[in-house]
Amino acid sequence: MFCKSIRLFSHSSSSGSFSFETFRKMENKETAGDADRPWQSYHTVYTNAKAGMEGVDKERVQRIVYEMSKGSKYFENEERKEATIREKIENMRARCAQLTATDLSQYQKVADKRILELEITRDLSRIWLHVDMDAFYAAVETLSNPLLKGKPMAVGSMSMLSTANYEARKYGVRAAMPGFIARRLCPELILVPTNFEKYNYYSDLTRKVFHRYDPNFLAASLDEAYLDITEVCKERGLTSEEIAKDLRTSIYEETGLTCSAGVAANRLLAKVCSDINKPNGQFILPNDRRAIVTFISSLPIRKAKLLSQIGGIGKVTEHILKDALGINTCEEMLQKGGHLCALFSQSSADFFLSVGLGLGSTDTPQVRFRKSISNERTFAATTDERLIFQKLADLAEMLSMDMEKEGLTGRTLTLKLKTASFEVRTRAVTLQKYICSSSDILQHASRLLKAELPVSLRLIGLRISQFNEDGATAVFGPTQISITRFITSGDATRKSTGDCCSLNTDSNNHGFMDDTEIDTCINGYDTDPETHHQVSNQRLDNNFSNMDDSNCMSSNVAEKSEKLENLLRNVSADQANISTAIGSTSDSSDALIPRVSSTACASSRNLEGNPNNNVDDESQVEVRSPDNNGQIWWIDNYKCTICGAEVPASFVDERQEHIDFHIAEKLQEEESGIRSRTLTPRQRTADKNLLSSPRKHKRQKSTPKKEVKHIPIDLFFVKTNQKF
DNA sequence: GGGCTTTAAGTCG
DNA sequence: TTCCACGACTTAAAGCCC
Repeated sequence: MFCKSIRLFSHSSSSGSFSFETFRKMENKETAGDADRPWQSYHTVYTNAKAGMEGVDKERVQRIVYEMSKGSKYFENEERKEATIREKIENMRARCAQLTATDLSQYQKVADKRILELEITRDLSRIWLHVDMDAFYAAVETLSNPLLKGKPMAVGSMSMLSTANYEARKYGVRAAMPGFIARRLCPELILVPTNFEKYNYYSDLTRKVFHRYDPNFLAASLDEAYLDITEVCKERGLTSEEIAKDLRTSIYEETGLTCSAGVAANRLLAKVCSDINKPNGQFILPNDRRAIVTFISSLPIRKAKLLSQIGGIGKVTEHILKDALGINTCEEMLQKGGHLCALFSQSSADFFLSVGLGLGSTDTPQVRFRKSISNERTFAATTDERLIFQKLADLAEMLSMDMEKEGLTGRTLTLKLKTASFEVRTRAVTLQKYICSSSDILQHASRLLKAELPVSLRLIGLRISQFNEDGATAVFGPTQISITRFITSGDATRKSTGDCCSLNTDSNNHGFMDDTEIDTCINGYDTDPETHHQVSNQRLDNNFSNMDDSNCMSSNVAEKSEKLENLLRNVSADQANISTAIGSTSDSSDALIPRVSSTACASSRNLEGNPNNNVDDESQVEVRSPDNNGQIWWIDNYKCTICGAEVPASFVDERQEHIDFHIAEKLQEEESGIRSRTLTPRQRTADKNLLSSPRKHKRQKSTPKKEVKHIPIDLFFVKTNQKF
């Protein structure tokens, strides 16, 4: 593979060509050295180490995996993918070599500034615990069949393993490995088929325990959860270490299963910590900045598997960081901040810097609505069109049934195909109407599939997205649906963070490359490292969990008003906090204000905006306030009298845009005489979608911009809901 | 140039 | 002897049209 030890990037301009050339030489040398052991350069997910695989003969595992894979279509595809990554790395190296000393010095300043700004957001007030059940599926199977105890076993099939117990891991067998390779590694391996009924049952038992420590815990999967144990530590007068021990004991007593725990100031660190003393162990990282920084910087990424532990950094990203930038430790993420800012988009660079600082989420996100629903099936590769269409019909039927169960309808249908050579293709169509019936799905999916024929396929998948926001839309209109979504979902959480900051995009683009200039972008990042980890956010006993849509419909205006008032009060409190924080940490606070936190983003607008926007005072009574032009009135200073849209006073620009919209609408009405005043912007869009032709509906220049900006109420809620 | 859609790709468990 | 999953999420780029 690539030489990993060379420092590619020096601040001297002459070093670029030297490094590049040296790299080539070293690479060739290493490649030549690999000739006898070609398996060394064949990396897959399952050749990496995992908990319980410390003593494994890695060379043997790699050789067997290589020998069993070599020559297969899968192997060829892996080689193609590997070549693409190499190309990306080469591009990045070349761009790196073009950076002058002046460039680098500039970018380093940008990075240093961002590091300071991110540092201000550090929150050490919460204690998070991450629980990870040890080899969960395998442990459950052993519980129900004690004969398996002490023997190497894995859950899954000959084609793929879901997990392996610790006895099997000693042989290099692990999750996501094909069963036939695992058998070769460990001939006595016992294979047990998956039984999700059992795993769900035991998962429920563990969740009952989690619930006692944090009723709002976040279930990341069947066998992982995040708990905010700040309150329970206080209530019981116990340390986090004692709580972790106590929880693990309870889990064991009530399920017979062991688990590992990590405790830290945020979820990202807690997750890293839970892996340190696996299995059946725990690791506590004190809520102390120095301890965190020492912990992060003393961990070599590779050795501690830290990179792969961090959500959002997978095989490709790890490869790029190491081989293109020579970043091997979290500490180096900070040291090479200038390079990161120069070569990655702002959101990606922010993410890497946050990881280097050991920052992560400390708030409890809301429940999220799913964004898509899909199914896919793998089968023996075939070109038989009759068979392929039969598979498609089966999938359409299954998908339709799944959608029916959840009461979903959607208008974007995506067909996924994997060819016999493992090439993955996706083809999508966005429809005018929302569909859920198998006949509708099949009809549109067939059309997409026909365009791909003839083809030899080994997998077909169907996905529906862009869901209808259910019947509540019709009853409440867009603003209320936002409240509904706020209560029942955290969908807006992520969006709001981005949107919040995007409000200040111009002023915040501290010299980062435009995203359009980036040809190698890291996917899945925003400024908050924790959001990269896909938490399913299954909050049990959430404060609002009993408020389904029907409840929301019956919930009265007073109740919502009260919520809003409370939240508005929080804004004022946050403003005060932020003013204090900024005042005490920085002299040039202007640049920092929008970056402090999501809350700060919201609040900073209050600080920067109209000083008369004292939302706390104005939210107490119903006030109809005229805007600058005196034509639009805001009930309680947040609700538009024309369409009912809720735009808090602090959202000055959004309000102005909203007003502009109504003015434009009025003008249009006068001109055309056909405008319906009762429709809100979003309703109007939906209305148009139904009526327009396939092409026309795409181009709704007049409304979308307003529509996008016009969801402030849920953004507002989320912003104010976050802790500073 | 901006908004929307499609497509590709990465990541997680 | 068997021959590398599935279902969710995300960001980004490119193409299209106004």
